[in-house]
Amino acid sequence: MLDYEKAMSIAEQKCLQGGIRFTERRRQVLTVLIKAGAALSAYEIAEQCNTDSKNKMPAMSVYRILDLLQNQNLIHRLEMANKYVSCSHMTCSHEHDQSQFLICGGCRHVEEIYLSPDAVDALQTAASSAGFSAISPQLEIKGWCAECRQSNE
Amino acid sequence: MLDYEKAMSIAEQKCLQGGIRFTERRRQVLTVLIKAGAALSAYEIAEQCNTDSKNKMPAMSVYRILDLLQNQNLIHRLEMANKYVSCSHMTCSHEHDQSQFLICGGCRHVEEIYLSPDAVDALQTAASSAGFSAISPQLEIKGWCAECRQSNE
DNA sequence: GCAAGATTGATATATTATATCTTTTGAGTA
DNA sequence: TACTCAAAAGATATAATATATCAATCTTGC
Repeated sequence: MLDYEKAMSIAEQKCLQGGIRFTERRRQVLTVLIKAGAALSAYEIAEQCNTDSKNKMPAMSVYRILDLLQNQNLIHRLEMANKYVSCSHMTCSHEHDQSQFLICGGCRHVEEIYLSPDAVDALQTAASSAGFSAISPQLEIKGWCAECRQSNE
Repeated sequence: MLDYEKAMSIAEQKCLQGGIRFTERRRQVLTVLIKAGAALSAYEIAEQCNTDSKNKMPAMSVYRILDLLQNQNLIHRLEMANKYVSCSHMTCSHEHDQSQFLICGGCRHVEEIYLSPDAVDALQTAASSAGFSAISPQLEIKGWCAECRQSNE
């Protein structure tokens, strides 16, 4: 899991640089995502916020905040799962413009992985021969995690 | 686009082999998907059926039928786009257990592509080092189609 | 023709998401 | 300090996607 303190301080910096405030609400949403260490839906995040604090977090606010955190590259939206995860590389110093996610078809557990440049190249090549380009920096791949694979046998 | 007549006859055979009927309703849904030559949402399919015929097609029936057609490998569900497409390899004689889709982030146009075994291998390798295996036969990749790329410049 | 199962109809409801308008908050400034 | 403007949050309505369930109807094999 991410170092929580470090992640929050980096998030604060990024927001500052982006010219937006790192408010209590935004802090709450990001905290839930980091501490969960898993992909959550917007409504699950709202629910968790409401468990943690007495100040009611409406789901609509969560959507707004998720949008914003995504723009700061602090979180990722998984379109395949309709869920959101904190960026596992948030605290790295190097740049990441490629993100790849493995999503377990059983438990919906998500792992953020690193794909070799060769593999990325192969994808780009296949895409361009179909007239596509500028493949999204985000790749979502369905699979089975070790646990679900085992319990399915 | 798929050869409609050929596709329908193959669909009929597949259903027969699968021990299920290729009813008028199922025929309607598959027809819409094949003739559209694009990815449609369940509700869009229902709407199209209702335009084509006076016998009202409820969206709930569409969902049921889509499930079934998917089980016969006649169509694919695109989780990333929440849409459905007819399998572009339906009329091929060889086996396809891998499907890869390019989804345009602009117009949501979908292309079904072929990924080299090397690329698939690279993905499998990256996945297994994360404890994942049995990657889904279906890969969805976001990108930009030639048209949208152009109009965005 | 009848029974059993497959198929469809109908309805309720869950889940995810966007749009819009109002109210509150906060930072900069007169 | 009080004022102003814009950012942020609240509130509400509604759209889009999807699942669950039970009843009615249609086929097929007997």
